Amino acid sequence: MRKRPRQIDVARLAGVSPTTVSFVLNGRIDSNVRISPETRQRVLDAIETLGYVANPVARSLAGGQNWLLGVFTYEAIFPIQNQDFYYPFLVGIEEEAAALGYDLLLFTSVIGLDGRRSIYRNGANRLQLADGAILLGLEEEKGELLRLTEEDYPFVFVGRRQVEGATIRYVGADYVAATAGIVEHLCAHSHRGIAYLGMAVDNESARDRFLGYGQGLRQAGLTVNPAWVHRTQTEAISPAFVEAHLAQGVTAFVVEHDSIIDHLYSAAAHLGMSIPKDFSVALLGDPLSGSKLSRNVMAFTIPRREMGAQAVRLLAQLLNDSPASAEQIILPCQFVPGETVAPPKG
Amino acid sequence: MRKRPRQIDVARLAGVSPTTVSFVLNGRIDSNVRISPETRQRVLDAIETLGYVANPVARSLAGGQNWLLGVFTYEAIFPIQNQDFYYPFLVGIEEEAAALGYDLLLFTSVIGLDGRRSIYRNGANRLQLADGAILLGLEEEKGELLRLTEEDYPFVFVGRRQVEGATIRYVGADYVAATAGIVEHLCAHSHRGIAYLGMAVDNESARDRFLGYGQGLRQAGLTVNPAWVHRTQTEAISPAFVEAHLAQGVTAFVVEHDSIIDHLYSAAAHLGMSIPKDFSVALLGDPLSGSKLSRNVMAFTIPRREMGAQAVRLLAQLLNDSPASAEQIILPCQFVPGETVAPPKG
DNA sequence: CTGAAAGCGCTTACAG
DNA sequence: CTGAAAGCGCTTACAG
Repeated sequence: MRKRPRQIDVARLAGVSPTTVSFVLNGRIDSNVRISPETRQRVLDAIETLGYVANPVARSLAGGQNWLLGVFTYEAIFPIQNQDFYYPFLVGIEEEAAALGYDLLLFTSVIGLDGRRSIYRNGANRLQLADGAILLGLEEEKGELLRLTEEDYPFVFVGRRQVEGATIRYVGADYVAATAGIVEHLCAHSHRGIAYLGMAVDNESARDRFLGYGQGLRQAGLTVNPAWVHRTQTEAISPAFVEAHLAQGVTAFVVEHDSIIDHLYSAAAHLGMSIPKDFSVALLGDPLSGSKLSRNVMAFTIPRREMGAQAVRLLAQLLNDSPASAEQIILPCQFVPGETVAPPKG
Repeated sequence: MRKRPRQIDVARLAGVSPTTVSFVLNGRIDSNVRISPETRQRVLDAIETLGYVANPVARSLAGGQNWLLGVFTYEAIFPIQNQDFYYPFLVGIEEEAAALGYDLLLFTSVIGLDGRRSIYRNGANRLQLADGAILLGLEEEKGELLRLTEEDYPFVFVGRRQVEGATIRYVGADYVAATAGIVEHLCAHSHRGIAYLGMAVDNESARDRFLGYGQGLRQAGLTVNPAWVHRTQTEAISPAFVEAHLAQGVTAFVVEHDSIIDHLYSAAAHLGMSIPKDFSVALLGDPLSGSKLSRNVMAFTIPRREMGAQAVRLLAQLLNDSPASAEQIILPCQFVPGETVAPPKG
């Protein structure tokens, strides 16, 4: 079994120094490096003859960069449920990484005893394996992001993340404008009573949506009615709940998650009502296939693929300290009219 | 901005040599290496204090393991189309890698000018960054597999692959038995004229299916009728094609790909026939969601997730030269009865 | 235009 | 039980 050839073997065969081989390989044409065409050809011939392939490990060690981009998720990166959530991000990440010549390092080993993932809990920050990392996941730990920042580890979050005491680089979606757009749309259809149904979470995207809700209302000369704003378990969305709101003048519901849509539909069925005849609904996000019912709901699409791609681009710029690129990027969402909104009955 | 600590920093802080740090890190308990518990603890404390993480690149170069498993695909690993194909493999790969403490290195950078991926074409065999690799993809290059084998690079293919002059380690699915099972099932329903419709490809899985077809027929005392075996473009499956075969006594079609099922259905519609009343069909594989029509077809499921997991396990054993594990693993498929098979009309 | 030499950050015989 | 030193295969100032 012949051992694979080294750079030195190529150099010897071509009658040059390893330095020259390296220069040819890396196409260096600096001001002070110039390889004669003949030498160059001799080196290339030797490479061809020996079937030489540079060892990327040695290359990385000597060169400082290893051209590895980490991908860290706070949940399984290939979830069995809810597979549509991560996938488009990964498509974008892969595309852009490929375009820029990076490989992707998925941190699958960092699972704690509780099944959750953590960057630091396992002693060492494995992220250091990569030149930098893309982070994604709904339930990140702010403390870890802070520590990463303090260590000056280059990373970009996919999704807006705010951490006190640190400036987090991210590529997010404009939930504020998208939500405001939905509300304005409802208002344009003469809705005045628009209730907000959120999940029992408090994170950036929920806050952005609620912000957009307020903006949209104000735009139409309305104000937020606290009695119509709920942040609750989806089970709370009962027929009685819906009925009570309709009685108070609510004519439309905007909701954070498609599971709530399901509940609204079954409540309507219970009440002998139909959507959008008796009331309208809109989803503040993507109708993912996770929903039991695939209805054509008014919603907006989150540019997941583009977010992934931009995150990689941002990280790459950071690593090659390219000229001042943005620290934060917010991409627009696209409005989906759907068929769940109609003018109110009255 | 503090640079990340090196092994030497840990050594200094703990008051030991780099050698000792390395030994502690790699848990070496050879006959002639023994670290006192106190020293060990001092080293661990220093690591903790500094937040030290060994540089995997240096580790590899020096000859150690870096706990990175490569994943190389001959097509985009996160395809936009046909997303169901790779995904289950990846789920299994991630699960098992996580369980064994490996991280995953996705080779996204190795795209050639033609958009195809190639291990060697790009000047450096990046696979070497990882301790070993899982390979998957429909259109592999035999030459590359041969070369990897010659270089003694540890890898496992997901799917049976045969290369002349080399023994390829793989985890495959038992297409032979699964196909034979389908044919036997048809025979048990009194079918005697069973046509085989394949795609215009020649690869291991197509060959295995055809082998199983022959076995199934023989089991029932039948033989392969060459006039009923086709390896062709799906477009060739026209109404006339179907009609001609039925006239010759064909009562059932077994097909390699779900696109052919679609053609059979539209042919039936053209002829005013229905499936399975007028003829039966069965798919030799998974009905993936790629098909336009999601019919409940007789088929078998390929244990993709399990294949991914087993491939990782096999590779890990290889890397830790565990006691003689199998070189090749063939996993059984599961029969799916469906509703596209009924006894023939006559 | 090209080469000798140091260095990247580890591991591992080999001494002691 | 632990350390000094060589070596893994490259890149890159620095000379010339």
